[in-house]
Amino acid sequence: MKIDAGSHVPIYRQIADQIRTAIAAGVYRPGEALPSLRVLALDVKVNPNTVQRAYDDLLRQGTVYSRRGKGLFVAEQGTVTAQQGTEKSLARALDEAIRNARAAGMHANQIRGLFNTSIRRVYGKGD
Amino acid sequence: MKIDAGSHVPIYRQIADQIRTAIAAGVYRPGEALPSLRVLALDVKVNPNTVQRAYDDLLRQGTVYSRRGKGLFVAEQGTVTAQQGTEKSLARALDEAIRNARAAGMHANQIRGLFNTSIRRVYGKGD
Amino acid sequence: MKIDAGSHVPIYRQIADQIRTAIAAGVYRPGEALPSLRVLALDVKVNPNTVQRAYDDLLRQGTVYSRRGKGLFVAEQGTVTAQQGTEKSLARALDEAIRNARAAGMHANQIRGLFNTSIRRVYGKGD
Amino acid sequence: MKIDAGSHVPIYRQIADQIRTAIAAGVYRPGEALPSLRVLALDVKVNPNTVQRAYDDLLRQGTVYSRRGKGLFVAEQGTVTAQQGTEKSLARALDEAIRNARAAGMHANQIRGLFNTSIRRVYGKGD
DNA sequence: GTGGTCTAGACCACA
DNA sequence: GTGGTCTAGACCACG
Repeated sequence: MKIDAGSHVPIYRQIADQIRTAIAAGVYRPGEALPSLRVLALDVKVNPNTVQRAYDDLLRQGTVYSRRGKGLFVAEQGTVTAQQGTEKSLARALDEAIRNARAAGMHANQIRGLFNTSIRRVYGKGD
Repeated sequence: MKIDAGSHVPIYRQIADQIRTAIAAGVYRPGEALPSLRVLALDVKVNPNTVQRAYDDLLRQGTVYSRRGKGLFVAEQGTVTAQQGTEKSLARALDEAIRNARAAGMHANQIRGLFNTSIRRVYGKGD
Repeated sequence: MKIDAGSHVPIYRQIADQIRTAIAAGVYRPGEALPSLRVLALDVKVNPNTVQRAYDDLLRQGTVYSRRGKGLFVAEQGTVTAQQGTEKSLARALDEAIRNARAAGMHANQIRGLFNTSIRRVYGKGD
Repeated sequence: MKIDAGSHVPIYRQIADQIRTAIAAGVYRPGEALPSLRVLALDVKVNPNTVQRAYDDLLRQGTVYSRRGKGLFVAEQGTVTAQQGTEKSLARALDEAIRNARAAGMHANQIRGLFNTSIRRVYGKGD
């Protein structure tokens, strides 16, 4: 679990995204328990409130459900909904950025160039 | 001029981006006056202060300049700086989307695939 | 009479300053009439209101006085008060700028360097 | 922190300049937190919005950065950019003062004389 | 009429 | 608690 404190993306969203990804990847299987609020908070060194908010996101989305006094568990359909969530959110962001650029008169190839620059900047030359 | 009040992007930034885009596209030419604060505020139905803030962005960037009591005018180099501004804004959006995706555990190639899908969706097969 | 429309100095102040300087230099002697509002407005191609405001400044300062229906005339002490006005205003501006720079920790020689750069920028190499 | 409400310099700029000066002088070191919006607003008895606007200047300049819910912090390069900002601000003030003087008909050498007087008045003979 | 500054007070996201 | 955005309404300088 890696938190980028410098990013403009809220920490709670970074946490929720990574948990969601882990569920999508099968790290947490349906019916399995998630790490407890306090444990996770200690792990990533943030305020428990922040973890709480991340878990709220997953609850609202139906990816996990809570058992009183027991903790949070991955829902039956959790793996599926998690997989959909991550990609859909990226696709939406890309669509919006590209639409804006097109409205500003940029050509597809200009956008492709900037995209390649960006992905290299984020991932480095390798990967 | 279309404002999405529900968007997470601040209204003043939406306005600045659209005006910048219009300048980049040559809708407003160097030396030409922009719509006055109050007129534009009435047009998009926001507070004049909000428009003012949008114009501030363009002023600081040197895309436009103000003449006392006369109005705001596109700078000599306005078309160029506006185009640069548009690129910078796209690069920022791409960086953020990619950083999010990476934090969520996606690989660069998955992102590349979604990007290609997005750009085809927006531009069509040609271009 | 030269007006710099691009300057941040209000036009009415530019006019007032130049009239004041002309009086200080003896171009207009005590008792002599100043150019009429409309004539001067046509001359420098500005709104008569703007010239009016410039003349207001000189009136308030006591450098000139008005004779109903006749026009504006240089006051008995006009030459003297005009001379004092110009230099005092510059000295005040310089003092403030230098005090600020000192508060920011700059050394006198750094300020001297920037001053020389500025004066060359405004006057050119010659003069 | 001293604000001159009567000055023609906007309050938000006075605040920004003084904070910038403090950073340049090392009063606030990189990584250190600035006084919060509301605290500073109470301190100098202005509206929090006005302080916000001052901080905006420093943010855009990259001298400080914000951490969500935590506060504003001096950037890694903050001391340097603050020093640069201070110089830029002095250069602007000198340019304007000299331009005014020139428009009022003064010669470069007259201005040089007044400048030397001013700098001696502020710094004394030594330095 | 124009842009520029300021206030008071609200609501939001975040920790 | 923090910063960020927005509104309503005021006053100013300028032309």
